[in-house]
Amino acid sequence: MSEQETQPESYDVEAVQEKWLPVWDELQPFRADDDSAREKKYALTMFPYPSGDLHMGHAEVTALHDVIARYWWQRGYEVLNPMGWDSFGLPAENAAIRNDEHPATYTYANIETQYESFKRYGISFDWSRRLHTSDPEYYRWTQWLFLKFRERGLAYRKSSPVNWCPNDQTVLANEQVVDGRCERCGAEVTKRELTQWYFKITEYAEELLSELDRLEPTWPARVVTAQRNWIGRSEGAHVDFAVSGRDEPITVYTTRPDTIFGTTFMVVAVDSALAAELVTDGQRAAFEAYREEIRKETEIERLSTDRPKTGVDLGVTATNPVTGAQIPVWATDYVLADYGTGAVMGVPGGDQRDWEFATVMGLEIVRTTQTPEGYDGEAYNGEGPAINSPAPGVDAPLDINGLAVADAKRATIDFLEQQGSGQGAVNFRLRDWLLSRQRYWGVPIPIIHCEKDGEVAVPYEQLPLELPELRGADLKPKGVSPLAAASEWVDVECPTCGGPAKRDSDTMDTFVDSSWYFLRYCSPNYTDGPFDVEKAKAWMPADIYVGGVEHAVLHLLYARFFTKVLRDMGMLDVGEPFASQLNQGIVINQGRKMSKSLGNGVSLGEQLAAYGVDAVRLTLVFAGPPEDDIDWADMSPAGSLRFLQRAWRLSGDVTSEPGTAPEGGDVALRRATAHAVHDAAELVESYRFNVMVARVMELVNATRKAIDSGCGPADPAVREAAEAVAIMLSLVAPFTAEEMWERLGHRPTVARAGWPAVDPALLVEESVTAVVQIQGKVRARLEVAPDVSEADLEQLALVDPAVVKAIDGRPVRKVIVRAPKLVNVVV
RNA sequence: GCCCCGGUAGCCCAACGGCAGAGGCGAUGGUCUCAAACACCAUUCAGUGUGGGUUCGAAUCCCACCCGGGGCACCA
Repeated sequence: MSEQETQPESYDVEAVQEKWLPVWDELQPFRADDDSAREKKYALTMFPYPSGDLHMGHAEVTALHDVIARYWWQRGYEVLNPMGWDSFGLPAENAAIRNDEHPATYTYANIETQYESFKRYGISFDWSRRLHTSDPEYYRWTQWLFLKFRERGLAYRKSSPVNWCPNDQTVLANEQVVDGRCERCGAEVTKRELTQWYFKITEYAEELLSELDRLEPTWPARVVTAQRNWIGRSEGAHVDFAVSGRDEPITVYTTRPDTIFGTTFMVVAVDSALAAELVTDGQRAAFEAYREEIRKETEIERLSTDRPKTGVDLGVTATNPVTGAQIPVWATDYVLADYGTGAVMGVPGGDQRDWEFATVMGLEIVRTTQTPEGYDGEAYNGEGPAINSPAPGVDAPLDINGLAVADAKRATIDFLEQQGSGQGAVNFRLRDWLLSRQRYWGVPIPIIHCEKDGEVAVPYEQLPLELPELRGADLKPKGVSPLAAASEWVDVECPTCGGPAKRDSDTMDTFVDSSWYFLRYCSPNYTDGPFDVEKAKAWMPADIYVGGVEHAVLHLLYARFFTKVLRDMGMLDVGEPFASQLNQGIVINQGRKMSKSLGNGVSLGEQLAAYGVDAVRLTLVFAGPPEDDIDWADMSPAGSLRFLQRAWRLSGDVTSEPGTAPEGGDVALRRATAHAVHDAAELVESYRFNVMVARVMELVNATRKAIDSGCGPADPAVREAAEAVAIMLSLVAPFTAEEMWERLGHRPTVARAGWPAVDPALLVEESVTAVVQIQGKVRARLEVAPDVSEADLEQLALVDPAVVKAIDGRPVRKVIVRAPKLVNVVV
């Protein structure tokens, strides 16, 4: 005990955490009131998947997110800050197979663990709105939405070559194939021809793209760019090439109709139905052999751009619509079956791929754009006048020679349209969203297949269509959904004719679940629809969405699509779900991503036990700009804790009474407080939280100095400063802030104390230091009034002895005055 | 190959085109201590990746290059 007295005061981190959690539970300071008269703000953060306990990544994103949410509360807004779980998905299913149990066991146990951890971590979530996408009360409405989308023609089934993950034994959406590998497990993806459910996201391609312009100022540039690339709009033309012995022409899509005179062959995707149909009997054997060869290749081999071009002559010829020339038609794997029309006009002079193909196959090469002087490349696709269009001496119905690329394009399209052999067209890289999955732990697709009536929707009143009870070995991947084997569940009567029918046995991609959860939060217990339309209109769009950039084209694109459809259904009055967005970096260690194999993982639990919640949160927020990665090895949570103790100590030193008016207190400290509060607000609003923390540190230092060697602890300015510190700190370190607030004589909770008022007069300095430069070098400093005129400041500068000496009698050529801070004299 | 973002002190990071330093970490010295830890006080260190340009003035704007990170990449 005697030791204790000689030591500086400090608080017991553990005890303070235990002390305040039940108080906050009692006060419920972050319950969002739908009917509040305050202005509303919606703070959204990406909900987690329940795999194990929370880790450093969760700690970072929620700490950053909470700064904004708590700031809004302090500023007097009614804040909706909900949290839930994206609780369908493969890890639970794989765990269930391993442990011979039900996926729900793993899922809900982990949710409970994470819930408890979030609570201890002190994030200002409104837990009354908690949801789980695997609850029947939730997925009932996912099924409802699917059926509504289907009624609008936006959900449909088709047979098509699809991405197949041989490891997870399920199909994947395009967005889930990364570099030819399964986004989830890394296995090489193969192709399969399957009949699957799709959402018609392409119907919204144009709007999904154009609205990005409006989002650009408030969304991270990399997300906007990624979505633009993914949607991939291009302008060009469809051109028809007549084929001998076939009624229908081959239609190609090209972005360079102006190069049509250089079309010396045609290429069709080898895996397209068109190629199989066009091939002549004489070439059929060669074609089928080639096709077999290509089918054996993996996506990774196929996507490699530097391998030689291959193909096979289909034996037919087509007619170039502008030259009338007969050109050969080939099949190849470098043309994609599912982009454009699956057929391309081969222009080796203008397209490097066609150049390579023509070179390998010995096909004619004609340049149709004048190459720049000294050009020694192969195909040329830059600017320049059209040539050989037509070639000298050739008589053609169209002549575009000499036209620049843009004009030549337009002239060609005009001609083709007049002639009825083509038209201008827009194409998108975006494909429809494949949503079926051949796995168990997801939302059952509410469709019944009847031999007589075909696809029949499960009647709305029968929703939710719940999953049958399957566990352990029943869930093993077999290439078809585990649901297909649950005959009691699958075999049903057709709702239309009453005859024998089968349920669709696939489940939905879990990205469907997460495409609308932010709407459910607005009325999580609503039973008459997926969400209460009026409440969604009141809260939406989310004012901020904080989360990882890995969802740049997955979740964020799907959620935008759902929002637009729901708007068109009259259920929302916004077409974009997220007004602004913040992507946090990741937490790494020793320059590398944390991983088991590297053994450099940092346990959140251990860090919290060692330094406490506030110090860990502060460290994450203070580390740097939120978008930057944090190398935990470079961080000092111990230093954060020291700072928090220092701040807390201020609250014990204040001797004035609570409620003491700050007016009349030490002016220097009052100015420091005003500046800190003013700057902190601006910094939070521009997501520069690390700088905001630095401002608070500055104020703590200034207050310490004032107490020890300045105006002393009784000065009202000291109380004002300490209270401002507590309130600002409440955004980052809620436990410490609460403890300070109590020691300052206030009742909980500091989280709702309100942002400190700033007297604008205190932000105006009495005098400022003006710098006088000669030739850009500082030669003198002057104390001047902040509103000094330019002329006065120039006069003051030019008579200053140091300036006079520096000028040394040389003629002054020019004087630049930036009142009140700077004068630069040029001699 | 193309497109973004970044490069400031030993380290993490600040700096409306205007004195290169707000804050933190570390290090060193001091106060306190028998000594140490803690705490407090003080000090230390770069001319902003490289080379040009614009400007009275450039870390900041422009060009080229180097390094690091990310995205896209047979989409016709």
